[in-house]
Amino acid sequence: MALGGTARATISGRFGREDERSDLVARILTFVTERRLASGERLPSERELAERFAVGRNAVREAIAVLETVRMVERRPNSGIYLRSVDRDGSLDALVLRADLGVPLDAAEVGELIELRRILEVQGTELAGQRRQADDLAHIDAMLAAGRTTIAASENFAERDAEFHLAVAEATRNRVLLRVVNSFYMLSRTRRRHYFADGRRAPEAQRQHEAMAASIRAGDGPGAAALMRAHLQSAEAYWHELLQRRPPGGEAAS
Amino acid sequence: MALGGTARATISGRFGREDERSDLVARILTFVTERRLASGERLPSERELAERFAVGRNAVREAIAVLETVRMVERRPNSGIYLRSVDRDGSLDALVLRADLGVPLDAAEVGELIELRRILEVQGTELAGQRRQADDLAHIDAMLAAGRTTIAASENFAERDAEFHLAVAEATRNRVLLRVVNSFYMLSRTRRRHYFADGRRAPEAQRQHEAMAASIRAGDGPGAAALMRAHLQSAEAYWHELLQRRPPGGEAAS
DNA sequence: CTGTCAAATTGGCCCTACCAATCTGGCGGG
DNA sequence: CCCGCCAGATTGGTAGGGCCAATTTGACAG
Repeated sequence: MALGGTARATISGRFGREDERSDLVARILTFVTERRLASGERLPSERELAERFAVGRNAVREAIAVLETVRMVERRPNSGIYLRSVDRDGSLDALVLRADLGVPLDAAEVGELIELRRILEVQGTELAGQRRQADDLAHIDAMLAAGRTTIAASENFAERDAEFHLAVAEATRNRVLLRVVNSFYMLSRTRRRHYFADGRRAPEAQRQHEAMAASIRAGDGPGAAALMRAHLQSAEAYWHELLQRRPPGGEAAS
Repeated sequence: MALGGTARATISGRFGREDERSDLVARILTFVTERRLASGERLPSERELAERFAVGRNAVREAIAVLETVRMVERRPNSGIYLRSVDRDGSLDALVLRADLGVPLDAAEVGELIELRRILEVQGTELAGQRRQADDLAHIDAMLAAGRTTIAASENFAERDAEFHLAVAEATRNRVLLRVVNSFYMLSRTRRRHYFADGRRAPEAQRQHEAMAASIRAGDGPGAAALMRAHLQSAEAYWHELLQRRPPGGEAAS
């Protein structure tokens, strides 16, 4: 659990002073939200930020560089650092970054992520059924086998679940789609672990995975897609109930 | 053409030595590809990279930080900088970064991007038809008006096209989807400009945009989605012909 | 052959210094 | 009183030196 580098003990991040990692990014993000800075507004200068957070200017510059590559801020030479419009400009990685830093997505974002995931994975599974090659099938089978092992050992199924879905996404032979789906699973890692904390969910998911794999192997794209849709709906129902809200937009899912 | 910072004359990037911007990222990327470094392999140390590219170590650290946030490399303290598996780990922003640096997507990636775009935008347009609010419609209308103005002035329609599609994506009320679609348009900005260099394409696109907007306004999600599908197919046909290849996987699009 | 310890290497970080461009404010001319 | 110009302060961009902790390496001693 220590090699991923993502599992951080500092969940609430209140007493964090023993490690002082590169949470500078997180601290700057917190600063922005606390100050209620809006799009277009200017952040303190690098020198000010360095002083405020008691770090060197280099560290600040690295943190800003990170925030810049996820399009949350914009550096204007000889002027300052400006906040970009959050939803319009922000990249998917901005969410991944936040999640990695321990800031969970809010309920609305989770709902939107689930909806997007359904769109991409259902369509992706259909493509996988049409295009899967021998090595894709072997990879999927390996992931299924790993799932069985994990269930037998009563370990958390979350990673196995993600790996299976990624294997399917890989079988689409669409690497751009794979990148997006991969980000989804980075975004929902923690939530997924909670979901599978209930040991009864893993066997059910595994059964559905096996059925999907069979359809994909048979080259039945639409069939596999239908199974994926049903598979995702069970998870979606759980989340919508837990979040006590409806899917984005207000009306019920089909 | 100079304010976006994305248009770089260094297309083939052979003789680039006159500006020396923050292309350090690009130079490191070039170095990696030239050396044929594979996943898991170690890059030279920061000090070596600094010396090799005749820059300070700070600059190298910032460039590596950028590459790390798009998940292309991994920094292991007291050990080195390692290349991550390109397709599995890489984020969509890694592609955006490359595009911004002037390295165009290869033909296969363009095809995959088009396919993904079709999936997301067709489904997204259906959602937009169901959920659009008054301000969404106003925004869409504003983009349509801007399109007419651009056409009347015989300017390049590329940005107008992107803005309309983004306005539709915004009407889905799914901000996560919006982020992904936004990345798509950042990825294809240059290609889009080339596409609309032929002045005959803009009026056709505008007509289709207007029809789509009407369906969205009427709340006809499926109808709008069908129009979007047809709209995208005309562009797709162009690209597939230009790239002289088939969509990902080998078989024809439906 | 094995265990141990010191030196080299590496990323993480701080600090100072300089540059070019921009912004600001005040002074002087009209 | 207003306008224009110019010097100083500010800001991001960058080089370069230095220290630390952890790891790796390799030589030396047992």
